[in-house]
Amino acid sequence: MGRPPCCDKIGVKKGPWTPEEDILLVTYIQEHGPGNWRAVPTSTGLLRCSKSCRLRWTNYLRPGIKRGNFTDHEEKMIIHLQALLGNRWAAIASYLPQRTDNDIKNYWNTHLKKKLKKLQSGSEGEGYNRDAILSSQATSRGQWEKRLQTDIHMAKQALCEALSIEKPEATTSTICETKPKPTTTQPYTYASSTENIARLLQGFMRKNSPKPTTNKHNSLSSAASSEVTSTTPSTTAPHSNNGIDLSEAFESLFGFESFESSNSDSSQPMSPDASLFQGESKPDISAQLPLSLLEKWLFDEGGCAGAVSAAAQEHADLADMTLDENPDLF
DNA sequence: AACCGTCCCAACCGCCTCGGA
DNA sequence: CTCCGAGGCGGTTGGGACGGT
Repeated sequence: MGRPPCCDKIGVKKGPWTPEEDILLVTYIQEHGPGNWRAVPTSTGLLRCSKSCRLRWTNYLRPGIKRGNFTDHEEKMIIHLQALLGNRWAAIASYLPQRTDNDIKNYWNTHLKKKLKKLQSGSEGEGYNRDAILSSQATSRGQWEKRLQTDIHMAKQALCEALSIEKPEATTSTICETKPKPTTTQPYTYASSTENIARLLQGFMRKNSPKPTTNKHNSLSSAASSEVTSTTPSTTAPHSNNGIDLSEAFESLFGFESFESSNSDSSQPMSPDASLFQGESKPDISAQLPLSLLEKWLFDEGGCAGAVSAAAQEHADLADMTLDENPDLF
């Protein structure tokens, strides 16, 4: 049995979020900043539990999130970090600031696990350099472990830095998720968040209009189109054929410019505002030394490829090794 | 066109940690 | 020091999308 679910209360809505709910949530966070999630449902009138609001924000609405289209670079990064850190998705996500832990987890479970399995079973990898992987097997374990230890140490430092909440340099972009700035601060810039929602709305509109090309990643769940009967004030727009109005209203509400280009193109650079938000919950350590070093190693053909198979195979051992033999590491 | 199986991902669940009272 | 609640995290799942027959 255990503890009753936090969202077990009557009247708490579950399931896919509607655009109206998203707007409510974003509007609230725009005013108050992320954090104090418990207050969100009561303050916004959302019939959602605080947890659901937090998840929606962190996994979907948060500025600077890139969705879908994992690049080869990201893919390798995930593979190596998974080998290095195990299923600590949040830690892994901290190295990929534009990705959420949920996204990475999903991608791992649906794509990378299979891919690695395939590779290990000897079949040709899609897009992977098998030679490199095979050659990696020649890499001596001792060498690999030695390297790994060094890199774990660097990773640890990076994580420590990242997790030690506020670095001086972060002051310009800081929106501390756990402890929002005092109310003296100016309203948050919100462009990139609105971009996120705009994408949702676009998908939503597409979905409700005579079926153009679908973009799975940006579309809303169908529930959004069917179950919205609520009479949410101001931002509410009936779905039937005035999605554009909704979009325009949204646009004017937040004053963002164009979201046409902000689809899930992985190579697309984030907007300045998005980058501003990077430090919000995931420190952008990619700009810092430890990551670049780690990356250098990760993507160094020899060591990198070595890491893939060796790490995959030795993962459990390594985990033990690093924890047992290096208790000071973590 | 209809049905069926598989894939994928958003969201939920439950446990854990941490901080405040 | 203990208790309790909020937030964080990883595992899991429900259901829509998609492809094959």
